Amino acid sequence: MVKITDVARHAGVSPSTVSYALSGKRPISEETRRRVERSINELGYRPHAGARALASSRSAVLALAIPLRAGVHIPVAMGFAVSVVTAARRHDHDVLLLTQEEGEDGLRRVADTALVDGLIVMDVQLHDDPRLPLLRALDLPSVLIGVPADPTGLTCVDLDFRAAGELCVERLAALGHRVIALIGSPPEVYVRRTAFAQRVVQGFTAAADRRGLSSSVHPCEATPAAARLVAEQLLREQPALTGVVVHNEAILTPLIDAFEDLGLRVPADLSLTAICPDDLAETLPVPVTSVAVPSTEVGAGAVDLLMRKLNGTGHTPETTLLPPRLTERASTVARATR
Amino acid sequence: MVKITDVARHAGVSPSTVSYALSGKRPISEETRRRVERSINELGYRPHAGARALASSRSAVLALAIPLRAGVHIPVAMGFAVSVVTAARRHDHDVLLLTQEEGEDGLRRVADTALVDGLIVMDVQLHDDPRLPLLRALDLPSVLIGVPADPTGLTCVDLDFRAAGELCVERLAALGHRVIALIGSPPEVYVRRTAFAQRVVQGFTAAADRRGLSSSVHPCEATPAAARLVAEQLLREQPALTGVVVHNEAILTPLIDAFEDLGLRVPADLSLTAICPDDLAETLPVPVTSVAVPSTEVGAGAVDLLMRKLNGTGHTPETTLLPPRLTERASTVARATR
DNA sequence: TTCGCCCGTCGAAGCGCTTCGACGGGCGCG
DNA sequence: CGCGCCCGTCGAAGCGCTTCGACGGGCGAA
Repeated sequence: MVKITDVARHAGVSPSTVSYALSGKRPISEETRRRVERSINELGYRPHAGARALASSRSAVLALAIPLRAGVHIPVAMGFAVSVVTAARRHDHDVLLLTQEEGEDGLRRVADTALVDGLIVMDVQLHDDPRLPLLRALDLPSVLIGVPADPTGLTCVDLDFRAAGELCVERLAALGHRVIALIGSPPEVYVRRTAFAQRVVQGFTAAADRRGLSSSVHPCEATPAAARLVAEQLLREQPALTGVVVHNEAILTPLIDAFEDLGLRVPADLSLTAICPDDLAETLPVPVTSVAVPSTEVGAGAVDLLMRKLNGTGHTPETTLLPPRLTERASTVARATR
Repeated sequence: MVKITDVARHAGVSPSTVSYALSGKRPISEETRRRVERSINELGYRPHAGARALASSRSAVLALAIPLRAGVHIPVAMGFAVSVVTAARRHDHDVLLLTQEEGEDGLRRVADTALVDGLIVMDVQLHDDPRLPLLRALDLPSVLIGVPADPTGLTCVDLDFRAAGELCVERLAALGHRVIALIGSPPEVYVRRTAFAQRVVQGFTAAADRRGLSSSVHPCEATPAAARLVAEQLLREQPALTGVVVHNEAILTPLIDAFEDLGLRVPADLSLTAICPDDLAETLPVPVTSVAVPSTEVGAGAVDLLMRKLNGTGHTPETTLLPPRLTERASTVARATR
């Protein structure tokens, strides 16, 4: 193993100079820096991560706690994870993967052992998430993906799901639909009171009431059979239904199939709006008008906020809500006047 | 921060004794160990990961390189990742997430900086995977999930996909089917010559030839539209078709739909066998007879092998192939004699 | 011309842990 | 009864890096 003293000797400088040339924390003459860099390349020097962490009390590693509970759409979660890793690398950091299994203990462990410099936590509950007191107490900076009811003392990023719910309704209302329904995430997601799911419901309901629409809300398991049942129930209970908002990635296709089987064509008889990743919306049998879940932006945003906290650079807002963006596709049309 | 010297003082022993009590690398009297443990708990001591890594040249972190290329089924990949993390924790190790984006450089970086003790690499190509020479050259132990054509000097685990392909064919043959087809992964997976996809084809073809069946192989994009096209093509080219093997998680549902739309009922007119995770096979509209992709076993196996290499315990075989297990479900029946 | 200051560099002191050699005391064996 | 051995413990020396204080030399200002 080649170490910093080897580089120093080879370049004819002291180890501290090599360190400063690398970190830029003190001025180094252009010529010296060049010599040091050449030596580093020639010798293939790579600073030892552990030694660095010990001396600087910075590990350059971030922890990412990913949710793997029932009801979470895996590809969406994975999208966040990937964008977090990518963003972290841009800041010369690595990402440690924590699963839900360890729960709070895992967070505490990596924090207490100084394994990581900061935490990113996904899938936050709206109320009484047991991890939040811990995060507030820890002296390690952290960022949540998802916004709890009380974000005091925390830093959160997410799509503005409430506004997303409203936007879907507004769009349907603008197209003349008067009777609408929200088909949501699996029931367990609501039981856990997961923040994002709750907020969509709030937005949906608020906008529907504001516009004087007749509306209903239906959680739905992530299975084709459940989708079919919901579709049948909807037709029975709201025969005048012409607009649907879907917030459940897994059942978009089966749901559309079910409606068509029941004699409702999308969009001719039923306009459909979804909250889901763009790539999903585009590749469905009927491309769906949707509000994008911008995993890349959210993941990158979380990392950027975390780095800002780590560097003490500027102020970090408690909550950062990304504005929803609706893309019109083939699944929505103006209501046929009856 | 409470450190080992604090614990030592509190327990009335030397720091080295605390260390040995923790690691068990030297005998410590029952009574001393107890005192040390009490002090650790009372003070809430947590060893500093960086210091530990520096002194012991062991970081207790594993790197996991996950594939995110086109054609890889995300939930399956995620299943592996989760099982790797879980298994690693059982061995008191953590997992660093590496994405494909960094490619070989990422592997080299975490190895050279001693950030990790070992590497787990997913989605190996059958031929000329550029990472393999690197892995062979690195002095860090590594395990592949997936088996390349030439595994010399490597350690690999995977489902025996060749046998899985054969097993599916054997089952169909045993049920009397004489004309069969394999509907496989997206074309890009074959272009990359991904190991597991190739092997299924080999097994499928070999078994079909052995049994004297008429057979064909069809890569298929992971979209419903592509599934439909393949179904139509199949009926056109092999009108006598009664058995299908599907090795493409994403299109199972659309494929079944497509066949039914074309007048072929599963299993009445068409027996269908898949290679996919059990939970998927069970929750399909028609529960599908399948060979399980055992992500938990594979992930755990990879970690166990890696730990064995790390500890120098016993010999590690070059390739470990998990035998396929076929579960009979509703999608297969004996061929109606015509 | 001289003083003071700053730029660029060096040396040394750790960061918190592991590990190696050493050592004292108890016990079994001759 | 005494020698040697082993068990349990200690002290000290690093692991490879960062960082702090110090210092020399050059330059601008007085």
